[in-house]
Amino acid sequence: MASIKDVAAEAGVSVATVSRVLNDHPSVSSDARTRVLRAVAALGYRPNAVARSLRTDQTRTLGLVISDVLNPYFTELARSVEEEARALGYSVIIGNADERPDLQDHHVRTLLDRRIDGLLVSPTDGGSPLMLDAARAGTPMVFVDRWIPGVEVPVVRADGQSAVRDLVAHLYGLGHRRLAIIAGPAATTTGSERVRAFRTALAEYGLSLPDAYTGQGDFQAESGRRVTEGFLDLPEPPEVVFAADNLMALGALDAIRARGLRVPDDIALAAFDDIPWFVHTDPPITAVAQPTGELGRAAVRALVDRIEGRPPQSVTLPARLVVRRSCGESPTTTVATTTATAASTASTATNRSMP
Amino acid sequence: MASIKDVAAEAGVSVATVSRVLNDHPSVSSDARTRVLRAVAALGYRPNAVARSLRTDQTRTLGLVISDVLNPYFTELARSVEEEARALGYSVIIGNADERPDLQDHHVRTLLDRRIDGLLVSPTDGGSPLMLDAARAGTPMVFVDRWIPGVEVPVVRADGQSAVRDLVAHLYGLGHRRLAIIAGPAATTTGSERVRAFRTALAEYGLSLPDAYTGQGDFQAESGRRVTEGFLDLPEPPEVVFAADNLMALGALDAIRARGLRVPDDIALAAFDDIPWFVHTDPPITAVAQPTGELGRAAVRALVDRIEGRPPQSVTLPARLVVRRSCGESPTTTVATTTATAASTASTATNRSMP
DNA sequence: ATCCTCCGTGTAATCGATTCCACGAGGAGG
DNA sequence: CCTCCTCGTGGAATCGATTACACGGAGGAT
Repeated sequence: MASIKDVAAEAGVSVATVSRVLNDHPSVSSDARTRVLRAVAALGYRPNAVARSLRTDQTRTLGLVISDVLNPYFTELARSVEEEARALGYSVIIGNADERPDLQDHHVRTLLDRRIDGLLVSPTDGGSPLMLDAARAGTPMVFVDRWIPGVEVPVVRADGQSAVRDLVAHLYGLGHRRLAIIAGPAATTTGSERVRAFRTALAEYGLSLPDAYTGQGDFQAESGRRVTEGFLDLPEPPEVVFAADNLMALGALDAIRARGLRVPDDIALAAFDDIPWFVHTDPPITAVAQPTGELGRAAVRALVDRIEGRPPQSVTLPARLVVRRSCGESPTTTVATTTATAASTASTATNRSMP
Repeated sequence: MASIKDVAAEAGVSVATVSRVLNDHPSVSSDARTRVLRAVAALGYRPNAVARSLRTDQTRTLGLVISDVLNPYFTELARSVEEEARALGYSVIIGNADERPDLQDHHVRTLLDRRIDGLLVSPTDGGSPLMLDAARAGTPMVFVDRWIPGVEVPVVRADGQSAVRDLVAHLYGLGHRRLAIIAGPAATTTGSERVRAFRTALAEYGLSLPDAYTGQGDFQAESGRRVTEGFLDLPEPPEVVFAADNLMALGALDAIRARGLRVPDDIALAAFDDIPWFVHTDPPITAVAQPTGELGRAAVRALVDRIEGRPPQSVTLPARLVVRRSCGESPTTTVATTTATAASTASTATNRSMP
C-alpha cells in the first residue's frame, strides 16, 4: 500500500508538503497542492490512520460497551450512537458485554489499549476496578442508560418514574390490584430504579409490593420465563406482571402461553422498553417507551463535548407510556387520540399514547 | 499513560528486553523477566495497540459491514461473528450500511484506513468499485449472507432452496394456489435468489408466479407494507404472501391488520429468516430459518484462515422450514414432533419443524 | 540599496512499539 | 590456554504519519 513517501516522490515534493496538503494547512502553493493531489489520485493513496493516531494521539474513535446486543433496545441505541458519531467525524467500536462483567472488562480493556478517544458505557454491574480506574485516570467517559453511583461521570438516561406512575394508574383504572414485577439485576441502576418507581407508584394507590410479587430477573428472556412460572405457581397469582425489560417480557409471554393462559383475560402483561414487535404480539403489549434514539445522540454529544474540551452535561429524558391491549380493554382510554410517532422500522398504527 | 520506556526505566533494563518479556520471547533471563513484570504491574502499563500495529502491520481486528443492524438476523450474525473472532484473538469493528451503498462505502473506506486485517461483508449492492479494488488489491475478504458474483472472494451463506420447496409444499398442501412474494432488492444475491427458489418450487407444483404477485421491496418494513397494500388492492389478491425477510414480513403484517383482515383466515403469511418474536406474533409466523450463528462463526474462520495464510473455504449451510400457524392449520403436520432448538433468546415452544 | 517580513518548503525529531545486529560474558572443547 | 558457541542484553533502525524549526527567495518599506 502506498505511503506518504511514495506520494511525495511521485509529486516531487517532501512528505511535509504532502501532509500539509492532506490536512489543508494554509501555507502550500497552489502548484504544489495540485501536484500532490494528482499524485494521491494516481497512487490511490489513503493515509494510514494507525500512523496518524500514533503521532497525534487521537484515534477519532469512540468505544461503546453495551450490555446485550441482542436486546432490540440496545441495538437501536447502538445505531443512533453510530449515526451521531459519524456526523461528528468519529467512528464507533461496539463491545457486547452480554450482561457479563468479565466480558465487559475485556472490552473496556481492549478499547483502552486501542486508545479510543472516549468511552460510552452501559455498565453491567456496580463498576469494575478497571472502569473506575479509567474514569479516574481521565479517560473521557459517559454512562448511558445505566450508571454507577458515586463516580464523576456524566449520565445520559431516561427517567421512567412518571411513565411508570401512568402505567400503574392505567392498571388501577382497569381494576387490577395484585401487581407483580420481574426486576432486573439489583446491581444495575435500571434494575433497582424501575422497581423503586413501581413500588412508589403502587403506594400512591394504597397498594403494596409483597416480596412474593417481586421476582429477580437478569434482563434475559429465560429469567422472565422462570420468574413468571413462579408467579403462576403462587396460591394467589398476580393479576398483572410488569417486566423490567422487553426480553423478560418475551419470556413471561412464553411462560404464560405454555400454561395455556391468555393475556390479558387470565393475566395482564406490561413491559419497560418498547420495541416494534410489541405492536404485533398477541396481544399487542403495553409498554413504557424510552426515547432511545435521542438518548444515543445525546450521549455522543456529551462524550464529544468532553473529548474536545467543552464541559459535558448529564441528560435525563422522560419515558412515556404506550397503552396497547395486554392489560385489558380500557373504557377510559379508547377515545384517546392516536399518536403517530414513527420509529424507523415500527408501525405505531395500533398504539394509543397516554401523556 | 505509561509507555514501554517508563517500564524499561523502572525495571532497569532496555526497551528491547521489556518488549521481549511482553511477547514472551525465549531469550530473557528469569531475573529480568520478574523485574519487568513487577514494573509493568507497578505502573499499570498496557502496551499501546496503535504503536504495535504500526510496527507489525497487523491490527488483529476484523471489519464487519452489514446491511442493517436493526434487522435481528444481522444482529445475531454480528454477535456470533464477534464471539468467534474473540475466541481467535481478534476484535471486530461493525459498520452498519443501512442498505445504503454510500454508507457501505464509507465504512469500507474507514475500515481500510484503519488497516483492519480482514473484511467481512454482506454487500448492499452489486459491488462498489472501492470494494472490488480492495478485493483485487489483496485485502483478505469474505462475503457473508450476500455476495457479489464474479469476484474471487469466499462466500459463507445459507441455501434456502430446499426449505423454500418445503414451504411451497406446505402451502400447496393447505390448499393455497395463488402465492405472492415480496422480493428483496434485485441487486442483492439474497434478493434475487429467494425469488428464483420460490418460482422454481412453484413450477414443481404447476403454479406460476405472475408479475402482479411479485412485489419489489428493499428488505425494510415500510416496503413490505407498501407491497402488501398493492397485493390487497388487486382484483384477485393472493392467498399467501411470502416476505423475503423478517422486516418486510413485519410491514406486511401491519398492512394486513390495517385493513382489518386476519392471518391466516383472510390471507396467509410466511417469511424468510426466523426470529424469536415470530413465536409470539398474532398468529405465530411460519418461516425459513437460517443457521445464523453457524454462518457467522464459519465466516470468521474462513477469514482468519485467509489472513493467517491458510486456504479459505466457501461454506453453504442449509436453511430449514419452521411451520407455525400463519399459513393455516395443517392437518398433516399437527402430529409432527416438536423440536426444541433453543436459540439464545428464543422460545421454540410452539414451533413445529419440517425436515 | 539595504533590511525586514512573509511565505513556501524541506530536514529532522517524534509518537511507542518490534526486531536486526553487535557485543560481552561464560562455558565447552581442543 | 585459546577458540568458538551460546545466551542475554542493549543500541538503533523502522513503521507512516505530524510538526517545530531553519532556510532561501520575493517583495515592501525606508
